[in-house]
Amino acid sequence: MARKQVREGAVQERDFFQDVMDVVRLVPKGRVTTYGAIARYLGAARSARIIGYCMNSSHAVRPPVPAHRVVNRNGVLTGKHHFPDNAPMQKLLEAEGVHVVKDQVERFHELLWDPMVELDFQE
DNA sequence: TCCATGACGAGAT
DNA sequence: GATCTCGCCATGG
Repeated sequence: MARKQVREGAVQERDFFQDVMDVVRLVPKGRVTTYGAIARYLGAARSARIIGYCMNSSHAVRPPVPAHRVVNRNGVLTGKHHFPDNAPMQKLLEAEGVHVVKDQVERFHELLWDPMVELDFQE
């Protein structure tokens, strides 16, 4: 993140990328969250795309980011294609007890971990 | 510096 | 209710 073009209404501190990584790491094992939920939590409600785009670079981030716990609003593993063959997104999820059928998380609504709710957003 | 792109979401048709 | 279109804005070329 060479440039920090922080704008009003968006991120107010740190890099957007860092914030995204931070929130994703907070997702408990066995739970999943959505790009939109993260976006809203960061104050960029309509910037869900950026969350996904940032995830593109998450592979080189340390500590590792549990990107497999992030799916789209339908509970679909849209980013599975970005995972290495030795650690498929679905495999990682099922290893945590999350059942995936046809690239879709079962019981999605129950497993959904919304930072706005779980972290008791109060700002 | 400007342009195109993208692991999305919500409203419109 | 299924599909299409547009908006959003950080990254990379």
